Amino acid sequence: MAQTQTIFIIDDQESVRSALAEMLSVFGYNVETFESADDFLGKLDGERSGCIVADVRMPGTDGIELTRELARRQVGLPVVLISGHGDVPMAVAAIKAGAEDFIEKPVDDIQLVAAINRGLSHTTERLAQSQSLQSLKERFGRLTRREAEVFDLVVQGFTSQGIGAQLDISPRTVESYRVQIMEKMQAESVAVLVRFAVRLGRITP
Amino acid sequence: MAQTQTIFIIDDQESVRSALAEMLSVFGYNVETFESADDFLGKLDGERSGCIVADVRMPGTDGIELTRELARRQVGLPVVLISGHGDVPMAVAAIKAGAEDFIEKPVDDIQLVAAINRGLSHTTERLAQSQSLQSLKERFGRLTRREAEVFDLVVQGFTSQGIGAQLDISPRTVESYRVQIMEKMQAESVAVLVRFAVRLGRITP
DNA sequence: AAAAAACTGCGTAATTTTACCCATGTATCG
DNA sequence: CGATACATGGGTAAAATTACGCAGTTTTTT
Repeated sequence: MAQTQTIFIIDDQESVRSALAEMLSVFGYNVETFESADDFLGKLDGERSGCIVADVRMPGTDGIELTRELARRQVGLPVVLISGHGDVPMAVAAIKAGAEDFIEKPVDDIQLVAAINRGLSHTTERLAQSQSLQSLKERFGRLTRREAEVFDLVVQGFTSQGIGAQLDISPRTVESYRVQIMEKMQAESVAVLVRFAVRLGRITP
Repeated sequence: MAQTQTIFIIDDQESVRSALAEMLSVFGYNVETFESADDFLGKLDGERSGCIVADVRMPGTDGIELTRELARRQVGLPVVLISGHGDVPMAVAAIKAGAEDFIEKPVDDIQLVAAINRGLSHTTERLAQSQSLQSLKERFGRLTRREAEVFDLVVQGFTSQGIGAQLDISPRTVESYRVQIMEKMQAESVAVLVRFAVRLGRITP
């Protein structure tokens, strides 16, 4: 259960990467470094757990954009942003984007470690959630167009008859789809299916 | 339905209050001023809607503490914080506390108005949402103990038989409760009931 | 204390959903 | 062209839900 936590250091400057990696290693963290956000995103496998420490200003995707992208992808990893020339509007944007903290250089080791630990304490749950969400999305993706249509109507509470009327097909056919849907989604009841739909954002709770 | 929106200006300096009030009045807002956060909190009646514009540094409760206090009390009013000597850590604390924005002096009118409007648009949604949630809670509150038990099991996907077995009562009886539950909750299908349950926080989506 | 309301429980019948089977036509892809 | 996936439709029987009615026991209200 206790998966290894890794600190992902993302900075375009080699000197900063190695300094941070050295420092965090001393504190006992398992560290990996990346020279750009895009490099990191490309190697993201969704299986890893830990905390990201990234510079705000970088060529390509910057730290704040990275944070937004991770949120958009519903990756549960917390992000601690570091800035050399940070100003208030940038800090506001960073936190609004969902960053765990925004730290100015020169970095205070204690402050950084504290931020990382705050992030790590939230990460495990979020990761588990995002993994199961990933699995859900895959299962939903296996539904055919028609099945997805029926799915949406089922979780809205329509009966097979009503769905058949709306799609102008036989209720029997709808029931065939329902069976397929329940199987593919691995839902043993409509109630579970509705919760899946909520998690998938296909209906608002 | 469309309630009057008010901008609540909170600043210990009279000159700032009047200047902001004057400026926002020109932009067509309905404005009220308070000379301290505690003054404002004392006069909060919970019926008002709008947006708070507060200075960060004030005698007594400061702007960030005010923001936290409002969050704690679950007041839906958005807060735009203004700071004369703002720094990055303060901005981080402000946004983490839930402030809509953190603006440095000298205040850019356009920026302030933009932040206020963002806040107001959130207020409206939150208000509508909290109202319908309120209604849901009331309806749920009308369920008897037994009905609430059955409710929880139904939205978890158990069948009447399964529920009867768990509660050690006849499946027929369970169905009686189901009818009552559907009526009281005003849900026309199990799917809708499950969504209600999610909104009520009785099940995790 | 009497009346009203609410909680709890069950039965029957009609409707709906599930669980198994199955077949046909179309489109797509190697 | 054959294999495969998709959309469509069906039958039957079991299981589940819904609708409607009824009754004893608590609790609340008047």
